[in-house]
This record gives sequence, C-alpha cells and structure tokens, in this order.
Amino acid sequence: MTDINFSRGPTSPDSQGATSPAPRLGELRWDIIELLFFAYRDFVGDADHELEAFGFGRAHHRVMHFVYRYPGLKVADLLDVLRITKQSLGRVLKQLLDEGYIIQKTGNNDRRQRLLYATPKGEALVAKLAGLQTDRITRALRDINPEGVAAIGQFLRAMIDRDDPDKVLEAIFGTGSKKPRE
Amino acid sequence: MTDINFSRGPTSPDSQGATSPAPRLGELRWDIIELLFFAYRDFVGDADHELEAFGFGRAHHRVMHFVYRYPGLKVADLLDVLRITKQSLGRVLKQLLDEGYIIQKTGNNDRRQRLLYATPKGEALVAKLAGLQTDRITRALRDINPEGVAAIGQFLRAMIDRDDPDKVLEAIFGTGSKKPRE
DNA sequence: CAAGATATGTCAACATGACTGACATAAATT
DNA sequence: AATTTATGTCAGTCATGTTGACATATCTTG
Repeated sequence: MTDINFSRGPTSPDSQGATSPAPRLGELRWDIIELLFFAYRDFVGDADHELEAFGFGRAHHRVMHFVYRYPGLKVADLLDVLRITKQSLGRVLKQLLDEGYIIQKTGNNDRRQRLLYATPKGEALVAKLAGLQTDRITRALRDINPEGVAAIGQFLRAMIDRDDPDKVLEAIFGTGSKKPRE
Repeated sequence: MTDINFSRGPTSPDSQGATSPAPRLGELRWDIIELLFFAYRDFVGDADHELEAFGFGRAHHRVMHFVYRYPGLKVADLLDVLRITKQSLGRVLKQLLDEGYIIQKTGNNDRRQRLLYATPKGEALVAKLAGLQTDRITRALRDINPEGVAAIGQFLRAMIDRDDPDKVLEAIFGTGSKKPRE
C-alpha cells in the first residue's frame, strides 16, 4: 500500500512560503469545486466506456444527444450549443451521417439549411447512453426528498451563464431567458 | 436572427422512424443530464479564460489545484486522481516546475518519491482560479436554504464512484470509503 | 550483498478533438 | 446583379491524451 500520510490544507514545508501572498484563502468553496470535478468525471465516464465499443468519442455523443433531443436542429444551432468550430463539428458529423446515426433534411423555408435528425440507429445509441447516466442520477437522488431535488435543479440552473443563450438553453429556461441576477 | 422553430421531443419527420426501436424513452433524466453539461461547461469556462493569460490549459489547472490542496502529494497519487498516464502528466508537471509554480521535495521515508508542493506563485494562481469558481458557486447557492445546500452536497457525493477511491477521494469521504450502496 | 521490485523520468510515435485561415458552393436577400 | 448567409472542405497547428520502451535511483527481499 502507498502510505496515506499527506495532511490537509496549505501547509507547504519550505516552498519559500513565509510570505503568504495569496488572496482570500478562506471562504473558497473547495468542497463544491472538487465534488463537481469528480462527479462530472464519473458521470461522463459512464458514456465514455460504452462509446469505445462504437468507435466514437465524447464529441460524437454530444452531437447525437442534442440532435436527438432537439430534432430539426440546424448546423449553426449545434455550433452555438457545443461552442466549437464548424471544422471540428464537420468531422464528427460526417462520421455520424456516413454511418447512419443522423440524417439531414433540407430546410423548407430556407433551402440552404440542413436540419438534423437522429435515425432509429442514432436514437438507440442516445437512449443507451442516457440510460447509463440516468441510472447514476437516479441512484444519487434516491435518498433525497423532493425539496432537495428541487434545490439541486435550481443550483445547476443557476450555475449556467444566461447572457447570450443558445437555442437549447432558451428551450431549457423557457425563451424569456436573459435574466442574469437581481 | 435565426428562427426558433424546432419543437421538443423525439418527433422525427421521415427518419424511417415509424419503428420506434428505442428502449426506455420515458423516465430518463434528460433534465439533469443537460443541466450538468451546461453547468460544468460554464464552471470550467471561468478558469479557462484566466488560464490563457498564463499560457496554461486545463491540465495545468487540475495539477496545480490538487497539489495545492493536498500538499506533499506524490506523483503516483496525482496519477491516480487525474487518471492520466505519467507521460501526459510529465509534460504539464515539467512546465509547472520549470516556471516555478510547483516544487519537488524528496520523500523522507522513501527517497525515490518526489513530494509536490505549490510555491507562493502557484498558490496565487490556484487561489485566483478558485476565486472565480467560488463566485459562481456562491451566486448559484445564494437563494437556496441550508437543507437545499446539504442536498446538493449529498447529490454530488453520491454521483461519484467509490470503488477503488484514490487518496484525494479518501480524504473527501473520510478514509472509511469503499461503501457503494445498500 | 545480489536480485528484483518500485517510483520516477524521458524518448518516440500516434490519436482525438480542439483551433485558425482560406476558399467553394448554393441559396437567400438587397 | 451584387452581397450576404449557411454550409462544407482543405490544410496546418496545438493541447492533451494514449502505448511502448527504456534509464536511473532507491527500496525490499532472499
């Protein structure tokens, strides 16, 4: 076994640390910061393992997820949501199209647009991954009462930037977004 | 403006979708899944912007964070926590050492070990980034009562895998970990 | 003590998923 | 007819992850 001998807190030994120059070393939410790190790591880990079997990565998952959830999403919308460049999106989207997980449909009003839809094959993949993640979430919520669950939802919503919301965020928050605080 | 015309839910148009082959399309926690995605994206985004000014990336942040928080962490511990290979860690660690954000100290009991400590320069960087993230967390928790805050902590803890916990997780959960469920 | 295991570091090659910049096409708008 | 917009694509680069091989110092064990 490796020894469990490290103590907690900033107690550097000889790191020239007698000057203590750091600002606000109390009142920081180290607890939540680290819990978010580990929780998210394991949360996405569920899907990562499954994706390997398909030869896909996280990028493919994100695309599939939002295309399935918001059918008819335009390429431009997807770029807003994922916050990546069209070159980056292009690669994974091309694979998903070629392998039949997503189909494109020319827009009715604007024939330049390519509206995206998940195929049954794509739906099955998304559902499988969401199932794994839902299992984890359900387990985590099991011993929490409805008020607690509501607080969790409120917290997560409040962690999200709402200036310049993309289409998906507008859907989540109910179009009349753009209300930061106060 | 781009039109806000996409409807919700899996209502594919002609994606050969009359067969509906997907398993369990109800009862999935799409809400929490998406909230976690956006919340984490914006949460790490705070630090990302600041890191650019230092010429660092997320990898550097993670290393700095855990070295500061758990002084005397060994290289092997860090590998466990971050779940990356020593070659990956080696690159960012070397930069942080060379630029004076971290120092190494030979282990007392075992002189093969290199115990890691943040320098004052490193502490300042970590504190700055944690400050940004704490601001977001504090804002998000502002209108939530103590019971709600407790529920949030409980939820995040329960989202984390506890089989084979690393040193940091043992510290967070209080060594007697290894209790999965029931 | 000699042999083997362990902790760390490093070289080289490669994959993924980001990025920038440039350019092409089709369709809508002016 | 000219311009703008939505999309696609080529080419190169960067950050960060991976494997595999190997070197060195130090600890542990027979």
